[in-house]
Amino acid sequence: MYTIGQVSEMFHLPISTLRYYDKEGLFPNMERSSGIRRFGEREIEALRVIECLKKSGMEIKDIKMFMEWCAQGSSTYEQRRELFLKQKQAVEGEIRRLEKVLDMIRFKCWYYEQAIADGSEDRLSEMLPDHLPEEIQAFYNHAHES
Amino acid sequence: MYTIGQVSEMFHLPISTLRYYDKEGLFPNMERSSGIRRFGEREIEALRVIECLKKSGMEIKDIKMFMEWCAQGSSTYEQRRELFLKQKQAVEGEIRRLEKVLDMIRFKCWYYEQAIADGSEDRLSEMLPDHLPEEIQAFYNHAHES
DNA sequence: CTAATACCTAAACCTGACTTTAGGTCAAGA
DNA sequence: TCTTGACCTAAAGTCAGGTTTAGGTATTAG
Repeated sequence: MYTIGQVSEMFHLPISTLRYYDKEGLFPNMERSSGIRRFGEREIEALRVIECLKKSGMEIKDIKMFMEWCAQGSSTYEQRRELFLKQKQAVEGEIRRLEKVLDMIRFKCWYYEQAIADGSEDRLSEMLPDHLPEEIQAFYNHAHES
Repeated sequence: MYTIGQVSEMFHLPISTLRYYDKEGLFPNMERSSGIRRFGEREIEALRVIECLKKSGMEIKDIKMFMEWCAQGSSTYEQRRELFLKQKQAVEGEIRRLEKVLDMIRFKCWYYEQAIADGSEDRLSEMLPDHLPEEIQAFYNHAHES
């Protein structure tokens, strides 16, 4: 069993953040002894899951829902699996979105390299899509899609 | 030249957002006729770049910097290229981070599939890392890294 | 005895990116 | 004329996810 200060050091999280998580219900029925929070294995494992779900972009209120399911035992395995499946879709979608963004950014990098080499954007601004170097066209198309 | 209402429809952005972007300096020296904003090609192209940079996670104040460089002409090509190079690194790093998160989530999906099949977590909680199915070990390791 | 620590709460504050509100201008149509 | 619609501003409000502050308790070291 750990105090809030020990957990704060273990996870490199400010004490205020741990109290905030507790207030938001991320540690359902955490023990206290004379008012002082006692973090057990359950809470430590909860924090590991919180870290993961936060990094994946999940909101506190949804993480709270998950923690409540955990507290309810084996009857909620199905919901918990679905939550992770949904989050898997979300993260995969986010990665695909960022790959597209990356194409746009690569186009811009190429664009400014040309502008620097030319000393101006004149040649670039007259350039039609089908005159762009082949490996740049994909970036260009992405860069000008909705 | 477009009015704010037209641009709002073209980009599916609320008028209030366009005014907010303007207030934040994202359209340096945009024209006005008797107080009314007039969006020209410069501002339309700016909005395309704003969309891209926002999607890549850049903050308004950094986008503003970029727009000011644009207004300053060819002397800032180098800075602009560096900004995009930096943003490329940032997005690539974010994608790598999310790939790791994905491993953790895949582990959790697998975990709950087992728990559902078993009807409890008992077997899982006794399972040592080296007894996990091979294709799960990578997830497990990621799931339990810092 | 008292001062330093480590803990506690409630409530106010902060940041970024908007959105809403309240009040005002101006031109066109009924 | 009057009112509707599109525009304008400044300022306040919203939301998430914390952080800071103000004031209090309980234990330990000098």
